[in-house]
Amino acid sequence: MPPEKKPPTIYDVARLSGVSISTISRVLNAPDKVNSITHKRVMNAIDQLEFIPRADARARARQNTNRIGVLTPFFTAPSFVQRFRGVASALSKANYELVIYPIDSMDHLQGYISSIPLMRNIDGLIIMSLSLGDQDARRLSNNDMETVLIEYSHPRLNSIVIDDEHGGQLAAEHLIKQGHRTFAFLGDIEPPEKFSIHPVRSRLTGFKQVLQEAGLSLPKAHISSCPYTQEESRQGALELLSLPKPPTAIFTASDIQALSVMKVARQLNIKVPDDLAIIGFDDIDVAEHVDLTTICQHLDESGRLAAEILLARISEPKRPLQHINLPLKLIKRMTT
Amino acid sequence: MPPEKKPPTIYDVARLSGVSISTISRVLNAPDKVNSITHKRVMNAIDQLEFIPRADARARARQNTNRIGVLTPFFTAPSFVQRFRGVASALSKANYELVIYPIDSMDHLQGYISSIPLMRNIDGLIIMSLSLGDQDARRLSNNDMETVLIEYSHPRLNSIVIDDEHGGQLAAEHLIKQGHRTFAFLGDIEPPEKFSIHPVRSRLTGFKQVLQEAGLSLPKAHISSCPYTQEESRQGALELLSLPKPPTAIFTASDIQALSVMKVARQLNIKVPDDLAIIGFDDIDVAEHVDLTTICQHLDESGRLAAEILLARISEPKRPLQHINLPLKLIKRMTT
DNA sequence: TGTTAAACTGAAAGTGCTTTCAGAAACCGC
DNA sequence: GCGGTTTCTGAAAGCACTTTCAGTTTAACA
Repeated sequence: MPPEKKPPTIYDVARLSGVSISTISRVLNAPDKVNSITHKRVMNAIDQLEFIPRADARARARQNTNRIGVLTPFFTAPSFVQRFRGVASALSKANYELVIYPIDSMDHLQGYISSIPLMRNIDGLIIMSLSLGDQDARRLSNNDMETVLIEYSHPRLNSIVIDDEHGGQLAAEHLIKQGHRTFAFLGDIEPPEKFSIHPVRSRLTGFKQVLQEAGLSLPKAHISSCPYTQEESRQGALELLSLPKPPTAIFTASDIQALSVMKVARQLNIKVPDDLAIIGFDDIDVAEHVDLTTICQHLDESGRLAAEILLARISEPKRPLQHINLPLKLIKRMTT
Repeated sequence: MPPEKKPPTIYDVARLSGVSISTISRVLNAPDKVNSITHKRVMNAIDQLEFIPRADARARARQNTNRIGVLTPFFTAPSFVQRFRGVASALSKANYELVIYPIDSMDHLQGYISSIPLMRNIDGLIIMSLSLGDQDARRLSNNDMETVLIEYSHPRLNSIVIDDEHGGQLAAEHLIKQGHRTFAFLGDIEPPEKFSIHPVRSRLTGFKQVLQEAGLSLPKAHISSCPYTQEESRQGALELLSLPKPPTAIFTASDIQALSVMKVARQLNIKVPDDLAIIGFDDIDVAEHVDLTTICQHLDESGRLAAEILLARISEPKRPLQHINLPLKLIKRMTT
């Protein structure tokens, strides 16, 4: 039978070291305010008892949690994961914990938005790729819940965005320069859920615009709007590539969907990039693995930045809001 | 200027509805124990004030947090992400929050293991792919920190493992059946970090064993031990494929590394599967995208199971420990 | 050696809930 | 209309720290 004794409290330490509990607390939180010999005595007692303050008691007393939350849809999709990597790396340096709230419905989101700022379960919030009503934004900022939005913006909250239209332009310019004349677009133009944002449309807009300016066209039949899922993306790709006069270049709204196009091309024995150029969007890790040309949106960086801004505002709430526009960059690999 | 008033407490609700705070608490936590008319009055007050109990106060009083933690290395690697997906799906059903502790060093791990059970910051812990000393396991169980290990096991804690050797056997059997006679293995045989586990060796063992039993050999030069990184995996693949008499089949210890092999094959203009068969391990999402034959280890399922076992034990601590061995399955696609 | 400032410490209030316990009120069958 | 249940409610005791405030000790200096 294991000892099964209660873990020690600050009172036990106080008793053992012969000082008051306030002093124990000070040793832990403001060591320079306590006499070095007292300090040593207390530390000995702490070590001896293996005392560690209980997180909840601490949180209650200091009114903070050392924890930040991330609200996100599709949190296991590669592009989101890479943002998490950035977030985590910034947080671990600062000794903050990371809690994830996966969102899979509008209600879900509403519930979190209305309860999180009042529960005060976390010190700050990062909201990824979700649109936020004015009401909700106000609620967050009125309740002093520090927030950073990614891929969406609101004047009352910090935000990090990219210029999706410009991304589409970059893709078009590149393909034109490569000599292509017939193009197609594949992406999830209808937003997957009402609560999610829809940057895809903007990417298409930029793409079309540059084509038009070059006197080239993108016929309706060459725009395939299909959901993010593998099955449907492949279906869309198949349709495009089975057209009587198929496009020689396809721009997809995400790298993952580009993978589907590549797969279909392989099955149809279409040579990439000789017979078909493919360009994706995101630059997720696997893009390099499969040598996919893509528009890089610095996913890691966006997560890291979001966390850093958040931490800065938490420790210094007067600091002005930040609205950052992250640059995009075309990365040429082997599919164009 | 926003109102900037303090969020309401249970006392405000009590005052407004003319009952004591105990009753408010009961309305929230044991509604059936309170008169339906009182209940209604209280609910009105709650709605009117938009009252939401503070999570930390609640946590302190009830001694639980409704939060579980996951300790994991490489948390953005696809195989880990997929386990998270399983974990998250089980947790969200039960209204538990998910906090992630990325581990990137031995000290890191030690720090968490010794503080987590005493801080009582979470109600339960999932530890992925990390080896745990006897000391640490005892510490967790003695302090009543419910824990589930994944990819590692210890008699005092719940665990979910797979039979890595069997995975290697499956791969070998399949390749032999396909008519191959010269094989290679590529994987991170030297564990990447001391704190991490090393299932790769077992996969190789099983692989070799079946080859031997079939009278086939796996020469030293055909075993490439290279770290998980893209660069080094490619290097390893390049060496294998540049041998005077290169293998016609490669088994890699992970899907990600299989991708690297595929990339090198593409660059060398080696036809897959005609000139070279490739088989991976894990069955991550992209495996299907790139049509990779692989050993499926049901990653989502392992995460889901871990979370379910954890929740079950938390709500019913007497329940016996579980040690689960998840079956493996070969999934044939286009690379063999 | 006395005065004053600086350094240190303990008592106590605060943090916002849950839960036990005991008493009051309502109900029930006879 | 009376004892005995049952149902409901409020008072009060946790939960385990942090932080303020005031008092005491020590140090510094003339």
